[in-house]
Amino acid sequence: MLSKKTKYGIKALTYLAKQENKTPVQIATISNSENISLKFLESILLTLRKNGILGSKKGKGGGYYLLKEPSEIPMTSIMRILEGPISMVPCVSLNFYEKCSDCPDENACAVHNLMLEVRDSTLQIFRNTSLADLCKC
Amino acid sequence: MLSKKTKYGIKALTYLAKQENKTPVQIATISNSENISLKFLESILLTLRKNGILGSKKGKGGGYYLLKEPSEIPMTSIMRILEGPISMVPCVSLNFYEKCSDCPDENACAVHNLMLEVRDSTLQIFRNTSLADLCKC
DNA sequence: AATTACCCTACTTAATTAATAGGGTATGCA
DNA sequence: TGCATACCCTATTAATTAAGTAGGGTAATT
Repeated sequence: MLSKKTKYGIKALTYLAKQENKTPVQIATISNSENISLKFLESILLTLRKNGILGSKKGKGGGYYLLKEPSEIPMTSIMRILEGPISMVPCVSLNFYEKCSDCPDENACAVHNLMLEVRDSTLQIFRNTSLADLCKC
Repeated sequence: MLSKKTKYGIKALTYLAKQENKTPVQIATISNSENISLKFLESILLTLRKNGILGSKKGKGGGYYLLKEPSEIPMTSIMRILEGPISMVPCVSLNFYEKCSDCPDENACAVHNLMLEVRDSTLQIFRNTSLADLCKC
């Protein structure tokens, strides 16, 4: 299941991507518009800033803004930052690989091979979708 | 993330599907062979029996066995029984649909539409994969 | 009748999620 | 300089779920 953190994060990013100009948007503005708990959203945006997706400006007139063009931000980045691994099992993860403690042979594991297929198809979607595509809804 | 419950369940089903004859297999046998906690596996197999995937026989020489041919058991069934919804958000689920509490308009929701795509591609894999396919590894 | 092996309920521990609370700090403007 | 704005950071908490563990009950077979 997708966490609320990721869901809210995507909604906030979409909100920012829809802004015409690139002036910073306050957390409270996004929070109100998207029905997201302010404090929770604060921590999500902070994570996105620390991971190079957002920039921020303090003081009056401050807020958050996108560092890149929406079309230059793939969903793979956003998902990995907010949700973590894209794969359903660590043993098929590209960025978060871990060996299974049970399971002597990965290549002979039915679960492994099935989940590899699922990861590939999901990854293809996320790679081919940018933040700009999400705004077309 | 895939739960251990589902992972173990798939492994156990694969084990049963690989049996030449259809004589019941004891829980302990599967537990030893696949490195699964016996008591945990017990509850998983019970779930599969209650959902029409497995049959069981009590007493000496008893155990669990598949009720259908492996090729007749699609991964969609197994996943829904063990893991629950295939989709990452309830609002795109076919069998476990729930409306989002935030989100006034589903069709205008970026998360919704993205996750719809992901669900479709995942579903396609699960629909086209049967237990028999898993045994080919 | 005894053994085998499934059946069922309840409990526990750990981890994660989704917040909530409360204050700290940098920035810009008057 | 000083004040308001708005980001920054840490800690705590309640609820839920995952992953087992414990212990006994019951049905079927030999």
